[in-house]
Formats: sequence, structure tokens, C-alpha cells
Amino acid sequence: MVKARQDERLSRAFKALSNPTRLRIYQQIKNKPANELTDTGCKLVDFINSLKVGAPTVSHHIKELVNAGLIRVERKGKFMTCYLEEEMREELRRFLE
Amino acid sequence: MVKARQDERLSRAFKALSNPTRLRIYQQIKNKPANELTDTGCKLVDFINSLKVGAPTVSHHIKELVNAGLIRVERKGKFMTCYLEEEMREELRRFLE
DNA sequence: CTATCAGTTCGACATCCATCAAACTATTTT
DNA sequence: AAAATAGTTTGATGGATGTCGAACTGATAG
Repeated sequence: MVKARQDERLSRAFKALSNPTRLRIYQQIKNKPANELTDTGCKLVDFINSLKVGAPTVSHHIKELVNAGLIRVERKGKFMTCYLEEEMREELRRFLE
Repeated sequence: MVKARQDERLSRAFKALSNPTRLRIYQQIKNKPANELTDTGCKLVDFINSLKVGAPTVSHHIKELVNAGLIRVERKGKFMTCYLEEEMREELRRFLE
């Protein structure tokens, strides 16, 4: 059954967004996309410095968002940079239609 | 801060959708809206009979969906009938844009 | 090469969550 | 009124989750 697998994917994505801290992280990545030239964008270290939780917790949350297929992370020189997975965002949007 | 309260609302809604059984329930309510005339629509008893979890669990899940602002429930004669809260659906959809 | 900075892994702990059985309430049918 | 149906409440239990401190790895800067 294909439907069940999609439900599985969707509920895992929703679960990832169900934690306030993770929702914040996702929101920031969505609103401030990484840009190679201007060196703006979401670096993991910024989350560690701005959020009220420690580095291990941020690391854990980021992994959850990645596992849920909501974001992807790449090393850019010294820093880990976060990118939005547009496909999953689309899938969630479609579900709410 | 108004933003924080919206985050709160959003993450609670996402949490409600993070459980596969609850996602199923929400999905069915969304796809088969209640219709007074034809007596179709989502009755709570149908969930109890079709899902693989017991009545107390269904009752609990329905309450979670209501508390999250995703659906509303009304007694229609013998049965409890579930209705989608369109505003919340819109709010979630907007978040994903 | 050593110290520092960015990030991860591990182990522990407290809290939350999904589920059930049992007992209950409320409505409807007979 | 008694029996049946629809649904809720309560209490218990096993498992998942969020957070931390400590120790670790890997890259960069001095």
C-alpha cells in the first residue's frame, strides 16, 4: 500500500515540526535561504548561539529535521549550513489542500 | 510577542498530526466532509470500528485534534460528527508557503 | 603543532505519549 | 424499564522524547 508509506512520511515530518525549537529552526531556514555569495543563510552555529538550548540538543534537532526529509545539511568550509528540502515542503503543502 | 503565540499554536497543530492514527482521522475528515442531507460525513463511531485501536484511544485522539484547533465535534442525534476547522488548515497551509 | 572553535556521540534522567481494560455516562431501541 | 449502542473518564504501563554534561572528533587559526 503506497498510501500508508506516504502517511508514514507525512506524520514523521509533522512530528519533526511539533517541537517548538525545531519549528523555529525550520522557520529560519525557510525564511533565510543560504546564499553562497553573500555568505548569509543558516549556519548551525547560529542556532547554537541564539537558541536557549545547548549544542548537543541543537545537533539532535537538526538530525531529526534531516531524517524527516525537511532539510539537508552541508559543510561549507568551517560551518555546517542548512538548506530547505523544497520537495517535502511541497508535499506538506499539498496535503493541506 | 505575537509571533511566539502563533508558533505555539502551529507546533501544537503539528504535534496533533504527528501521530499516524490521528493523521488518518484528520485526513478522512478533510476528504469526506459531513453532509446533513445525505448523512455521509465522519462519525466518530466509524473511526472506532475501522481503526486498529480501541474506543478510549480514539476518544483521546479526537480530543487532541479538537484541542489543537484542527477539528470540531458536534452531536448529531445518535452520533458524534466531526468537522474540519478550515481556519487552522489555512494557517498551516500559509506556514508552508 | 598546539589551541581553539564547530559539531557529534554517549549516557543519564525526567517528562510526555499511546494504548488498553475497566468502569462509567448518555442516548436510543425494544 | 431493560438492553443495547455510543462515547468518556480513569488509572496503569511501556516506550518515546527533550535536555543536559562530559567526553569525543575534525577543521581552522595562531
